[in-house]
Amino acid sequence: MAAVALGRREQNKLDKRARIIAAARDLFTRKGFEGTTSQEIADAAGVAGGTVFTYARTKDDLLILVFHDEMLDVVERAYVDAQDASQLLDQVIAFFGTLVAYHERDLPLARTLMRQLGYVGASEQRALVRELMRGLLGRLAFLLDAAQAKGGVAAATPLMPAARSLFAIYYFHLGGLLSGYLDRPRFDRALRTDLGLFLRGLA
Amino acid sequence: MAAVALGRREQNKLDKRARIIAAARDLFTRKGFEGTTSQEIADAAGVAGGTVFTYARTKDDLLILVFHDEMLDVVERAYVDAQDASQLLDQVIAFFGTLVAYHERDLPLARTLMRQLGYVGASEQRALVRELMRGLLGRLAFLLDAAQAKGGVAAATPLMPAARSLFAIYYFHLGGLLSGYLDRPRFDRALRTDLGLFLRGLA
DNA sequence: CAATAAAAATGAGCGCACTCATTTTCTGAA
DNA sequence: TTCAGAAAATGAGTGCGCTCATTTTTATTG
Repeated sequence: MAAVALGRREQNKLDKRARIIAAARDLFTRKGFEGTTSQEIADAAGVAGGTVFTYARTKDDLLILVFHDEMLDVVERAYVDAQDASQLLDQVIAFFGTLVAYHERDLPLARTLMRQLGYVGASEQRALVRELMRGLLGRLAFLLDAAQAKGGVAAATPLMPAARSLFAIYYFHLGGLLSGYLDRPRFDRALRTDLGLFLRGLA
Repeated sequence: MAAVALGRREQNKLDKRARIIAAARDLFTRKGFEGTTSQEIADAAGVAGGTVFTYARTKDDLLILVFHDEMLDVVERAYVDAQDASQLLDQVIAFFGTLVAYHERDLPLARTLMRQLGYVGASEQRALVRELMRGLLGRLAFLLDAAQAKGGVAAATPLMPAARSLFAIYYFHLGGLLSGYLDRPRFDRALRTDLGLFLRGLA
């Protein structure tokens, strides 16, 4: 197997990387992003202060490393949840509802995370975000495809643009929710209104 | 007039505030946001270092103060530009094109600004962003209203949700452009595709 | 098993955003 | 005019993200 093929050097790097990410996840969720210092992460991971920055160029990058895998899972779960509904609109709302529920476990952290996701610097992190977006838009496109087969969506509708627009509408309102412009009931109402308007146009 | 009614204290505050904002604008555009230190702004404005932070709670807040007025103007200009086109889709694309042109004068700064606008902390700044959004969505709603009168948009279409969704689609792609996921031609194509899809649904 | 080179880790140090105890400026009452 | 109290400005200080010259660890070669 691949692990055996790794030398001590590679193995140590993987271990250290995993320890740093685990320590960061733990501290971020317990003390918040701003409330956690890079030194604390280093201490918890058992490395020197500078070492953290050989695995993540900035503290912000660390945030993405930490939540990337977790969010991939959430997207998958959202897709499964969505299929409980029968109408496309309800499916899409269930899909985004799962994402929001995830964010609501820790709103300040979600705020920091979304802010960071929207404007990534390092190209390594961009690849992670791209992967995440591809997965997310792909799931939405699946839902649209199924609805198209059942006649709820016009046959000529291009699926990726439609999926992108659905997400764009969600993303816009999510920003409002996380920034405090919208409370949850208003968010739900606005999201349903706007997604409904869009999907009616596709029928 | 109002100016006369102000005491020395109020007048000084206004002067200082204006000097700080002007100095910040100048330095941000010449040296970039990260390239400018709060001390440089203070020096250029002729105040002590700490004084800057009595007018803006953070350096990020300063960014919003600096560009708020400017962006209101750009939105107004975008609205005027939009009316040169005859089709609604072209109007909306011209509208957003003006905004993009503004951002393209300084992409790194635009990136920082958009990132900040999306997730504002202080409530004073939130009021500014709200004002900006209201102006922007209002203009889009005007365009939709005019198109509705000419029959290009279904009579039953709720205008604010439609305007919000148009902006959401633009905002999503703008993030891609500013973060380097999209170059300008791809951005233009994606925007036209997605806005077109949405507007066709309103017809 | 050296000897050498390359990679990785280290931690003291730096720059900058932001704070806060102190000082200065202003106002309105006596 | 004087003066007390409030508001605002000040700038030295603090903490933290991040850097980088140095040290330590690992791989390679003879």
